[in-house]
Amino acid sequence: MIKSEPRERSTRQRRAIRNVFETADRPLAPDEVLAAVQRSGAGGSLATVYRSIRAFIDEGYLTSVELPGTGAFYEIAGKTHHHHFSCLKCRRVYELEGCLPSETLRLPRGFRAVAHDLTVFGTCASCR
Amino acid sequence: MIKSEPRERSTRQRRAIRNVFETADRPLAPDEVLAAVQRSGAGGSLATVYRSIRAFIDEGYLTSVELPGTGAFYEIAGKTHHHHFSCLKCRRVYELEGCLPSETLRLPRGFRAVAHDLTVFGTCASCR
DNA sequence: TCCTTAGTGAGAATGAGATGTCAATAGCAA
DNA sequence: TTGCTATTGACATCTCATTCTCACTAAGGA
Repeated sequence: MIKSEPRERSTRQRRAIRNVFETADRPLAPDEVLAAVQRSGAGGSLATVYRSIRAFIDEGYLTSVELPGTGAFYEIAGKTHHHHFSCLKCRRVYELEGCLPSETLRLPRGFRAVAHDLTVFGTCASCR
Repeated sequence: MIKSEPRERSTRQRRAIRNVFETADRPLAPDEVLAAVQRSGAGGSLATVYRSIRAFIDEGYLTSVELPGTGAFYEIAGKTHHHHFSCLKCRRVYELEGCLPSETLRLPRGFRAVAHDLTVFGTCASCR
């Protein structure tokens, strides 16, 4: 007999975490999520943030964003293809519109590309 | 009185490690370096690899290559600007020639770029 | 309202990468 | 060749992000 998935509950913390991602216009690190949730008065702990993020990824609501040299960031899934800007001062990550022209890079013979990641590093507007 | 830097010694292991980077045409992870050094019969341990890499970076011979989702890779410093290809099967990293045209990505107002990283993911020629 | 159980919080545990410790080894200047 | 000391090797330890533990809380169906 197959056990059905337990139904997910709508708790204050998960609602708050969802809201944090909805209102943020950029990928967030787990500690940024925690700070935002706590600022909103919904309590929260790091374990809850990680658990919720994992649950949200499983259900397809979030995706993880891997960047060079840091831990993972998370953003709402299903956005159009885009790249990221990583501020060297405040460590925040922003979304960049658009993508490179597809044939910019030529690959060596026999190599096949299935994806690419472009990260621009610099200082963001609020860190000037 | 200023103590002068101790002069560096030319040991079998460091010569071997240097040689590994000279003959590799791609960035190497520490464990790849260790494997290559041991294959060459020069002995070696992971601690030595890390210490040597750090010394080489300090003297400007190597630079670290940060890639999304993995630990650091290292390559000989001072090469012309280039990007990387990360094989999803064998986990090896290769160099790609060339760079994107500088005006490909437009940044939001107030953002300033100082560097960028492009990583292409896929399968390499020897993993087809 | 009651009851089952998913979710929470605090802190401990984990794991992988990287670095430190220390006795033994081996460059290299004298 | 000798003596000084940088380097090595084996292994312990640290770091940091992430996950687990467990007692407690609170959704939400009955």
